[in-house]
Amino acid sequence: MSFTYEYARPAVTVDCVVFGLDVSDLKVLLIQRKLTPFQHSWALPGGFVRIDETLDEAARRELEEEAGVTDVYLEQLYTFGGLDRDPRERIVTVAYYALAKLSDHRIRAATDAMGVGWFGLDDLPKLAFDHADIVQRAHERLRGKVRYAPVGFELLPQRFSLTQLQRLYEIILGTDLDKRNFRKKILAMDLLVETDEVEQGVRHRAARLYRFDRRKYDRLTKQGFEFAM
Amino acid sequence: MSFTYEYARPAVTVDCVVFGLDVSDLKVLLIQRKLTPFQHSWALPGGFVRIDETLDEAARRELEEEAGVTDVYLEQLYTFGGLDRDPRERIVTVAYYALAKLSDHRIRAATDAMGVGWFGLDDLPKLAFDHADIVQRAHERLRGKVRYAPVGFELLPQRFSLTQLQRLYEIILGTDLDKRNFRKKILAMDLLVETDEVEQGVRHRAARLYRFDRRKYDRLTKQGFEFAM
DNA sequence: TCTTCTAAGTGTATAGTTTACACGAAGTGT
DNA sequence: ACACTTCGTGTAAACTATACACTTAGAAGA
Repeated sequence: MSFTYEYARPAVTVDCVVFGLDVSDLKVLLIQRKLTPFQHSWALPGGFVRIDETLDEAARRELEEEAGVTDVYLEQLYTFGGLDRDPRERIVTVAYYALAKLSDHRIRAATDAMGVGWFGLDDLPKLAFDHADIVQRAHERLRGKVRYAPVGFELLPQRFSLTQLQRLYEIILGTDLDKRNFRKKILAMDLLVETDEVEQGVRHRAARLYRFDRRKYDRLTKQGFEFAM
Repeated sequence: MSFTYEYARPAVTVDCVVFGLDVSDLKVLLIQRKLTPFQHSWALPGGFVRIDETLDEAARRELEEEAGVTDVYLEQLYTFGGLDRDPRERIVTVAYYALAKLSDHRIRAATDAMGVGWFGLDDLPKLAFDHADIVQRAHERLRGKVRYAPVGFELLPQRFSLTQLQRLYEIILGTDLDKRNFRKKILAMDLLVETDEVEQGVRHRAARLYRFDRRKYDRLTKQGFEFAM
């Protein structure tokens, strides 16, 4: 099948910045390119948008095909349309960011990728295209978003301790938080429910585990509640 | 000039939601389409992105060509990629929103538009394509943005009274604000400078005019200040 | 120039929120 | 039983947000 256009048109791709939370670091998932241009360079997972799929569908498809990533929180970030993004031709890319539970994923290289890996945000290799700009913008967005929407939970396991949650905010916001004040604030929102489980495999007193109650959050939101950290 | 691609690709357009502030209302600038599809319908100004222009450039060009709008605050909003947005072919549109000083513009119909007009947000005609969705999203974004960034000033003349500014926030946020508290808060930020001018042509005591000091804002921002209303 | 009208401009007290701060107890490992 | 580590908890002080009403400037018209 081939199509002819009267005027040259930009092509459309999607690229995804997948974040994962390590013990002490935010990580980004990168793939090593099998093909030119930027062969062997590290890059964001992504690719051309097909004529019969939406942008979100394209993003999820590429994530699965290139890195074996499924079931993540996914949100559109920004569309990059610089003239020289790609040396071959004019490409407009719709960038997404995703939040993954690091533990969940048996990530794997696939299809167009030679390898897949998690890299600390402050320890990224040189990236293909303008992908470093995209990562930076995704990081800024995450920092902003985490403060007024309960998206942080997407980076933690289903059940987590308050200390884990506090670490998450400290890592993303880059600040230290007071333990007592943090707990007071997050518990006062009444979005967490205490489970009857505790942390496993630690060599000290185990912390109680909580889970985020999304239904409660949706209900409160309808009543005008606004999440804020 | 014509180009052949092996696979069908989505085309890329830009569409702009231009906001303007009336005495008592937020208005949106619409154009009446001269061409099919949706001939004679009202729609957002916009059009195809050329191969040799960035997305921002395309948005500004279309604004000028179709509605005579120049020199506005312009920010990318979201990219819409639904499969059936356009009955002719698959089109991905990068939506922008713009803030215009309503008084400045001698808007005019041009090129691909039959007419141009400002419409109250609660009084929009039926719009072409998915443009109603785009307007809604732009409105939500503006409501959010105005609270943590000093963008509201883009809708007011260079010099404005505190009452005008308060009205702006009341209109965009949809709430009533207390006059004394509003003044205290905005003046405490130290972003406004008193001019030696007063309102003209009112039939009562004229209010002092202020202007927004962007340099001061930039300076304070670098020092960690965060705007919030 | 007096009167009327409209919006401008201004302060305080109270409630609520955010911050700073430290230690005893639980549980693990030796 | 002892050492070690993290858990879990309250209060006082500083700050911020809210509620609230009257006097005065200036324009317009009698």
